[in-house]
Formats: sequence, C-alpha cells, structure tokens
Amino acid sequence: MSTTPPGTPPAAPRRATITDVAREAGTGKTSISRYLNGEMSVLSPELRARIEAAIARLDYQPNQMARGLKRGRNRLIGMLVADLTNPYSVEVLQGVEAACHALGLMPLICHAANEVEMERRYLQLLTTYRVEGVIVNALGVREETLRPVGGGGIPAVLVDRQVEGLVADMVGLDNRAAAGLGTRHLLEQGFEHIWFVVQPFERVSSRQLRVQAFDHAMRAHRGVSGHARGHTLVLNLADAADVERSLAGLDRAIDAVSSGASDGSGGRGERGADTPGAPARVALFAANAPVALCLALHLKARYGAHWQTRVALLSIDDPDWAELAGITTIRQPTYEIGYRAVEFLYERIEGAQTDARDCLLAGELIVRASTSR
Amino acid sequence: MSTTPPGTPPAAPRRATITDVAREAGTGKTSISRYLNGEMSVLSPELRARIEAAIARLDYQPNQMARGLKRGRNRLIGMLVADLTNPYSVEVLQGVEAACHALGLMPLICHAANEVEMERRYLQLLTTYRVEGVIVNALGVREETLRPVGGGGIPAVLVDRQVEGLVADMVGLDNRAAAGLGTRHLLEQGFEHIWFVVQPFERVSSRQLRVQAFDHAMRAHRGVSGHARGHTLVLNLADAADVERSLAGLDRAIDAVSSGASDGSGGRGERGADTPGAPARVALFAANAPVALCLALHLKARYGAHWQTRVALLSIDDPDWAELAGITTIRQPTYEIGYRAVEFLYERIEGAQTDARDCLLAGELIVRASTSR
DNA sequence: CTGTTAGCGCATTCAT
DNA sequence: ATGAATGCGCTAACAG
Repeated sequence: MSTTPPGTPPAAPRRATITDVAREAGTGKTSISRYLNGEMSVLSPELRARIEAAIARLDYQPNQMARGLKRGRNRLIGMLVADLTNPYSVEVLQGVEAACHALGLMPLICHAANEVEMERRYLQLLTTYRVEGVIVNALGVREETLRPVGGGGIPAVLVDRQVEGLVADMVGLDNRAAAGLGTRHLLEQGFEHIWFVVQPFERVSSRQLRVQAFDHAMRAHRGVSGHARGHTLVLNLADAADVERSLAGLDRAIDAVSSGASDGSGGRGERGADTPGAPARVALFAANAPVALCLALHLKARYGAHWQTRVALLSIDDPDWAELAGITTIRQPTYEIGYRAVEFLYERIEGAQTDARDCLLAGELIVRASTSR
Repeated sequence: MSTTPPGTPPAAPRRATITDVAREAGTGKTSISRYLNGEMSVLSPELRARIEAAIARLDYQPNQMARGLKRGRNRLIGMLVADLTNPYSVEVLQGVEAACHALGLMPLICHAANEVEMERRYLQLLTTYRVEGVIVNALGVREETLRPVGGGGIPAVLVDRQVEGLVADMVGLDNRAAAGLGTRHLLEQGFEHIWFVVQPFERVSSRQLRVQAFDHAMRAHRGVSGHARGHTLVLNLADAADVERSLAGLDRAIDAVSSGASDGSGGRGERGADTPGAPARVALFAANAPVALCLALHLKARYGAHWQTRVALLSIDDPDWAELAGITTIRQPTYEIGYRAVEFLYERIEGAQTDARDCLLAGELIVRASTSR
C-alpha cells in the first residue's frame, strides 16, 4: 500500500496538505478543518479517530500561511527592538515571549541594531507579512513611518519611548520617578557634583524625561538645603570621536572639582588610584546601561581598578555585570513591561477601542558600592 | 470619484489588494503582478506609470503570505536561539541578520530561554509557518525532534553545537583549538591548579569538546615539563542549590591548595582579601560567559573586590563586561559565525546537495589582568 | 453530523 | 504587450 512502513520515514518530499489528509482519512476537507479547529463536538468519534490516524500517518501540519490568508489573521505580531545588545531589550523580550505564548501569538522579532533605516525597513516588512500588531521600541521612528501602524492601521504599542504625534498605548518605566529616585539617592549620599550622562535624544522620549526629572530633582534640592550642582553630558556612543571628546571634557570638569577641594593634581591625572585622601564628591548618573558601561570603562582606564573611590556611578538599568562591578542601579521591571505591552496589544487586536493608555511601572533602586562614601 | 483626496489618507480600514490596484490602474491583476516581480521589460511605459500611480495612491503593499502560498516559498527562515541572555547569541544574531538582509531573507527569531520544551515548540511552530530553513542553536534538541528538519525535511544548519545523529551543516568556534589556547595560556602563566568549569553537557557538543581539549592540553603539558593539575567542575546554572554546592566544593579545593603553600587558613576563608601574600596559583577556566559571570560573582563575594589577586579567571566568550572586570577571554568570531550560517543555509535552500559541512572558526585570546601574576 | 462550494491574495500558464 | 483563468492550502458559509 502507500502507507509508509513504520521504521523508515523516507522524509516526505512535499509536506502533506489538508487535501491529502482528507483523502487518507476518506472524508472531506471540511471535517479535517473542523478537527484542526477543535470543533470536536461536531465530529463522530469514529471519523475523529480516522482523522487523527491520517494526520499522524502523514505527519501533517496545517500551513499557517494558508490559514492566515483565509481567516485574515495569522497570529503574528511584530516586535521591533532598537538594540538587542542592551540587556534591557532582552529582558523585555522575555516578557513579550511569555505573554505571546500565553495568548497564542507568535512574535516576529526584528532587531534594528540602532539604525533608523533598519527600523523603517522592518516596520514595512512587518506590514508586508500582515502582522496583526506591533510592539515598537525604536530609536528614530517618526509618526509618519508609523502611520500605516497605529491610528487607522494595525494596532501598536510603544515600549519605553513615546513617538511624537502618534497616539498609541505606551508602557515603560516611570522615568520621572526613577530619575528622581536616583538623584535623591546621590544627594543623600552627599555628592556635590552630579553629572547626568545621556545619549543624544534622537526621538527617544524617555531620555528627555530622565534629564528633565534629574534637573527637577536637583532644583528641588537646591531650593531646600542643598548646594549641590547638577550638570548634563550628552554622549553619542555611536561616535567614538565624540565620546572621547566628551569624556575628556568630563575629566577636566572632575579635576577642577577635585583640585578645588584637596590637592591640585589637575591635568591628566596620572592614575591617582592610591590617594583616597580626597573622598569622592562627584557622581555620575548614567541614563542607561550602555552609557554606564562606557563611563565605567573610561573611569577604570583613567583611575585604575579603584576608580570607585574617586567618582561615584549610578545607572538606570540593571545589567548582570552591575553586581560584579558593584554599581548602584535602578532596575526596571523589564519582564512586566514586555508582558503588559503584549496584553495591551492583544486587547486592541481583539478590537478594544479605548483611548491611548500609558502604563508607567516603577523602578527599584539597588544600592551597591559605587555610590557609598 | 473614489480617488482618495491627497491631503487626507483616512487610514484604510482594509489594506489594498492586488485586485484593488488593478481596478485603480484600469488593468488586469496579471500586469500588477508582473510589475511587482520586476518584469518591467514586458510592460509598456504607459501602463507601468499607471500602475506605479495606483500603487502609490492606494499605499499598496503586496501580501507576503499570499505570495508565499502561491510560489511555495516565503523567504522566511527560522532562527532558534537557546539563550538570548548570553551575549554570544546576540552577536551571532547580528551576523545572521546582516546575511539575511543581504540575501533577501527574513529571520524569524525564536528564543527558547534555555527550555528544551520551548525548543520543541518553536521548531514545530516554524515548521508550521513553512520557513524555508532553520538555523539552530539549541540546548536539547535531539535528532528526532529535528527529524522534520534537516535530512529530508527543511534545510538546517547548526550553530555552535552538533546534534547527535543529525547530518547537517555546522558552524561554530573551533572548540578544540580555543580550549587548548586558553589552557596553554594559563599554563604559561604558571598556574598550577586549573579548574575547567562548565555547564552540564545536556546535548551540547561544544561543551564536551571544550572539556576534552582542556584535558588533552593538560595531559600534553604534564608529559613534557609540567606538574600542573587539571580538574573539571560541572556547574548547573539553572539550579541555585547545585551551584552553591559546587562552588562550596571548589572553595574547599582552592583552600587546600593555598594552605598547602602558605598559611593554613582553610575552612570557610573569612574574606582574605588583604593577604596577597600567597600569589595566586590556581586558575579557573570558564567554558562560557554565563559560567564566568557566576564564578566572578562568587569570587568577589568570597574574597572581596581584590579577588583577582587570589584566583585567576579565564573565559571563553568575550562579553562587554569582561573588559571592565579585566578578565582574560577567548573571543569567538560571533558575527562571522552567524553570517556563515546563513550562507550555508541559503545554499541548501537554493538546492545545493553537498554533504554536511563543518565550519570551524578560530577564537582569539584577549589577555587581561585576571590571568597575569 | 458531514460534504460541496466559494473565495482569501497572489503568481502562472495559456491565450490573445 | 496584456488579460482571463486556474489553483496554492485553508476556512466558512451553505446545503444535505
């Protein structure tokens, strides 16, 4: 017969289709379809058994593409990630995956690698694959390139960053609260000069919010009791030259502060690692993990392994190496961010018509050695 | 007319189809299809212009699903990643993406989060979406669950790990060479006790190879001049209790070595951070970054910030924090691994019938403070 | 309960 | 050079 001998599955040259199964089971395609969609109550046990057998024999797997084409939904959602290199993104992803899993969705993950052009390309590609919705954590998307998405197009929810001009659900860290939390921590620790270091804003709303909140907290402090001073430094990590320039400036500024207080060892500071005479009074507040890493590497190069005794460091984001390096951080509820994003998206896919919602989740301060005096 | 007024694209409730475009352009669907497939030579400039206009007006985007259904290939490939948390994976991914981009493929990234069950699920899901091939970097897939794949099924290429019983292309680090390289480095540095620390083998061939190469290098050394001793420690990172137990054992062993040479402070070793009297003669060789991080964290907890003066650490994989922590590593050519994997896969998708090939790429030793004496 | 029919959006013969 | 017809694999009315 045409039945495949049990021991030797000669690797089907062509995947079986629903028609094959129908023939094999001696019935119509409809019944097969019904079986696939779990409409068991409407199938005689006898038929059902035959179908089951046929499916097994043919190792049949329904073609999702075809199903999608027919019913108009393919259970695919797009997940646009600006930078997978950032542990934050990976963690969010885990939440997304878990939620998708739970809701029967399949996330199509697109990694734009910090390239705005890539983001555009992927967004368009996702559209082309007719994803039912997208979760966007992008660097440079503008309202226009997201036009097909969001509004009248496919549902979208933003992660971490708002997109100007686009009304869509958003879920992310409560940036104001987080930056305030961090700033106050540094103030309480008695640091007198605090630099908030952040990447160029591009279109990333969260970066702006964090800076603003930092400024706000600094001002509030000055109003009360403080004399601490806050500064902002923009660091374009994508541009090595710019980074070097900016860090050199930062170094000079730090030297000025130090010399003004203890020894006058300004200039290029020849690894003053072993002179903890002048307790650190300057702190760096990194807006996210990549920035923090860049700063830490620089500080280590400049002050040696004991750089922590010279300048304090605090970072939003809590990468796994923070513990190892002993860096105080503000951990984001990444997993939950991802999970909620999918939930929001799902509601809209299912037709919910609510206004755009914002879901701001709180960060958690994790104090380590880098900010203790 | 039904033409949409230029200024107000009221957000198409339903995406335009090829039929819409045909109607809009006043022609048949065939011509549209030809236009989409770049068969320009066969279209009158006049018609071509009309089509272009219609497409623009309707913001038409061909439905990839439908195309795929028709022509039997959807340009989708699956990329199964065991653990995105491991920077190695993300880096490989970048290579994969670049190659896909160049070849007109769309990678469907699946993150199994170190769960064998997930791997099975995703593999089956990919099959269901009729991907044209898969790149597999999995933890526990067996030949059987990969049966539909590989052999007679869809093309597959393995990354980093071989799958027993499955004949498929493989690309990854030259593990033997890399482990040998690392071992010899430690030997040259004069370390006398070296522990190779690795996660449970599961079905991961690369882990076995690394251990073997380590043993081999140690034996070779003993044969010549050495008296250094090599040990192996299996660390199940997924099981906190096991980790604790194993590390405790390691601690005792290290203490034994130390006491045998200088002071006899065995036992629980109360943070001997400030007794650099006994130069480190023991080294830990981590089989990959997650293991290295685990070890580093433990050492730091036990010996304090100066743990590096007590025991050396070397790791395969070169995560970004290695530089910060000053850990010697063997960097894998991750990007290239990903790129090559896609190239291999593409060849097979295009019908190449070569035997299974192995592509072993060399690792690069990056010496940092953690292994200098 | 079960089978027949008619498309989903597109690429492809095959005519014209 | 162009269009009409057919079918990819599947679901969703409609009949029986």
